[in-house]
Amino acid sequence: MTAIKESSTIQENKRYALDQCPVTYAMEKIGGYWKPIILFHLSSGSKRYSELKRAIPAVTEKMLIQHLKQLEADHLIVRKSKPVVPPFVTYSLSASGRGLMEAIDAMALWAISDLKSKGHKRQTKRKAA
Amino acid sequence: MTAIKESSTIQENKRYALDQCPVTYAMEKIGGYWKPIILFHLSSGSKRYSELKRAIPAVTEKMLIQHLKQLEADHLIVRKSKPVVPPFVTYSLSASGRGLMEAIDAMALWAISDLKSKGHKRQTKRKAA
DNA sequence: CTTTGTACTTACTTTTATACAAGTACTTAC
DNA sequence: GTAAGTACTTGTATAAAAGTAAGTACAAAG
Repeated sequence: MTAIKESSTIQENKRYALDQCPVTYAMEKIGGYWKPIILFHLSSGSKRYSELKRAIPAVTEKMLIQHLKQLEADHLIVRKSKPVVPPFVTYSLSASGRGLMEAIDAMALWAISDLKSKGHKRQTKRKAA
Repeated sequence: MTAIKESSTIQENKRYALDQCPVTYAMEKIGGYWKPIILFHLSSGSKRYSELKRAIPAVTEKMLIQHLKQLEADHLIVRKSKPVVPPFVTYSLSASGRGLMEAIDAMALWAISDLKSKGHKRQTKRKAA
């Protein structure tokens, strides 16, 4: 699952940042291109692995699984598998994951208003056109 | 400022994620080990470059400047310089940056409660010890 | 008896992010 | 005249993150 080197300065600095700043802690858990998107898809209910794969066609299986495993290890999502063939595995948000969604929503709201205000600025510029 | 390759799959995916997900947009702006910490230090008022450097001793000058420049380019902070020698440069949060701080605070709150609930679980485990 | 589908895993390459180290221009203090 | 302080810049190395491609086990469908 992408090996990391325990003894690098970058890891030390991560620990430093983690101590200084809970935001870094939160971003560790939702950092990665696909994690917010996965979380979004799960926010509307539990999904099978193959459903997620089809819902996000641009992601490779490796990345999808890797992020799902990380989210599970961080207790943001819950994996349930039925011991049948073919396998039947579903993923859903945990209580902690639902809690994070509120913070994520706040970020989304900021992003939308930021994009909007940029748009206005562009419009203001060409008022005489 | 760390060259990126316009034509890579990873850049295409970033664009895809940006379209799908405003959260990715927000995380682009606060991603990077030091950005949340810089923002935190500026949240208590404007600071000189050298003050920031002293406040965050673990960061290298290259990273500090790079992040400051990116934050400035994203209009989250404002740079003001007096044309004197030695130079006198201060950084402060912009209106947009202050708006983001609310979302960042929500993440911090989640992180703190997440850490707390982990602590409780660990305590519950050793109730008979 | 080959193909399809499920949910993964593994090995390898490319791209991006960060760290390390040194240099710049200018001036005041010593 | 050299050392220190300001706010940077540049080059290179290393680590981490993401992508590419292929393989696994099992069963049902054709």
